[in-house]
Amino acid sequence: MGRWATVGTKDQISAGLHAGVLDAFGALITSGAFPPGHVLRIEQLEDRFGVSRSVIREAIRVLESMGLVTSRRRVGVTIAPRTAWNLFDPRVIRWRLDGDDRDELLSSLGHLRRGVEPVAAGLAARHATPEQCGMLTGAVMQMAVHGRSGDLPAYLAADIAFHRTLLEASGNEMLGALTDLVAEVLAGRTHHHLMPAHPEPAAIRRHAEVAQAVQAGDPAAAERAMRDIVEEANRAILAAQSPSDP
Amino acid sequence: MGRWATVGTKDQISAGLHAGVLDAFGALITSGAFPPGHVLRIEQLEDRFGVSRSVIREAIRVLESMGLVTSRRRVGVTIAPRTAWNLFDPRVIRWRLDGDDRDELLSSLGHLRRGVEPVAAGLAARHATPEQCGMLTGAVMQMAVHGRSGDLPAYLAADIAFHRTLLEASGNEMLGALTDLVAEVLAGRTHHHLMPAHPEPAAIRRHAEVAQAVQAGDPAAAERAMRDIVEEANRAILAAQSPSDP
DNA sequence: ATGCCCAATTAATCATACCTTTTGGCCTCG
DNA sequence: CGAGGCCAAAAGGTATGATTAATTGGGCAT
Repeated sequence: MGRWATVGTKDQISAGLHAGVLDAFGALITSGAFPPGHVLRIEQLEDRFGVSRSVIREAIRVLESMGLVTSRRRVGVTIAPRTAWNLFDPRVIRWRLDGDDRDELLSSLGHLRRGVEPVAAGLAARHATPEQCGMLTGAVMQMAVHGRSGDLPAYLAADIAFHRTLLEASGNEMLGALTDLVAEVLAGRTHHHLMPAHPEPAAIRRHAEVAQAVQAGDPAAAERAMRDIVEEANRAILAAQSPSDP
Repeated sequence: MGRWATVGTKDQISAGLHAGVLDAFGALITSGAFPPGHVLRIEQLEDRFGVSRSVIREAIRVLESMGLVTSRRRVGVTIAPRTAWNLFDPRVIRWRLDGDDRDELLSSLGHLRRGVEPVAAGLAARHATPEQCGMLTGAVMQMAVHGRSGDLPAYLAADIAFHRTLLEASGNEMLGALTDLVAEVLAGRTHHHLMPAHPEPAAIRRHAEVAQAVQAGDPAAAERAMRDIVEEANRAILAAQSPSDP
């Protein structure tokens, strides 16, 4: 042995050795296994991961572009402080969601969502295509059906479809790029059993209001209804995390 | 010369050949020089950039992690569709800001900012340290001074310092990671001469309101005042963009 | 004639040998 | 005795040779 990780899952191998090293090493760093400023030599990493320089170097280069490490001549690979990390990089988010600070990250993402989604709803009311309006109302209907039957996974899927469609319908590419984050927040909430067995009818009604306002082309109403949704959701999460905190 | 770019500025070379190739090639792709689905062979890129495979490969690997390209055996390097791009990656943003769709991107970022900053202001009212409150009021004073004297660069610096401090004071790392984006929007507005020679006193007063609300620990007031600031700013940008566009 | 399978070709991937740069210590000169 | 410059070692950067995997085209069988 002597290796930190047998770079091992099959799809990782088929995707290339460097991808395996990148994933393993990135997860290690984001988990805080090395203190900021810690220095590693490439030779060390070769031995530990059992691959050659090129592979290590390619992984290091990607990690460097994520701000996780810096590489300097005559020094080695230095672990960067968290403030330098590229927190919006999908891989960084994935590693952190799989790691220890999952709860803290979901909380941060929740606040971000609180700001972004109402704006997206307002923009969607101005830019949504008829097709997208149809998808929104369809998602609401799915939510109503599976909410009544208590099928939480199906409810979650419909919920994600609703928010994804809405962000895309905003016509703003930056907002659209946040769909995966929002989906992670929604999935995380279900995964943490913060959902009642039968979702509140009020929440579904609010989603219907958003869909209706978007279809009617009423930005102010859409924004207001979406703000209600996301603030209620965050209130529920905060209440579950620290019951004594207002 | 048969090269697309003499990988050339001195600081790029001192930062490593791969960094030069990455920057040149990334800028090419984001500028739309290649249609999505276009395939390039590594050998081609070697010849064109005048460097060897390792260098190209490391650049390609980073571009792949940004979602700009995909690399498959026996096929080559395929230009990815825009929907796969990592729009929040700082380098992608930089390339696009330096390129043709600068205006469109600034508009998207403006909407994002409209959602994010009020939330950050509300959180800052709950989490800001006394030191951060001092920096906020200091920045407002600088804005007032340089606004009256008509020193736009100094006014911009103070404005950026204000928003940077506020986002950091939110205590939310994801919001804090957006400081560079906000700074780019503010700088872009000045660069496009969308600022009057003497900034409106009303804008400065609103910033003072935010600082005061944060210091007083009043989230609702801070959020409201910040919303006024950013909606007014976006209104100005939209008004300037729509009437005349060369 | 069409469909499936095998082999040959081709291009990315991995490994290794060489080069460049940096830094710290030591020697010399003032 | 101190300061400055030079030299050498160490470690990352670059280039090239070996390897593997995937695609395509042709041939054979149905």
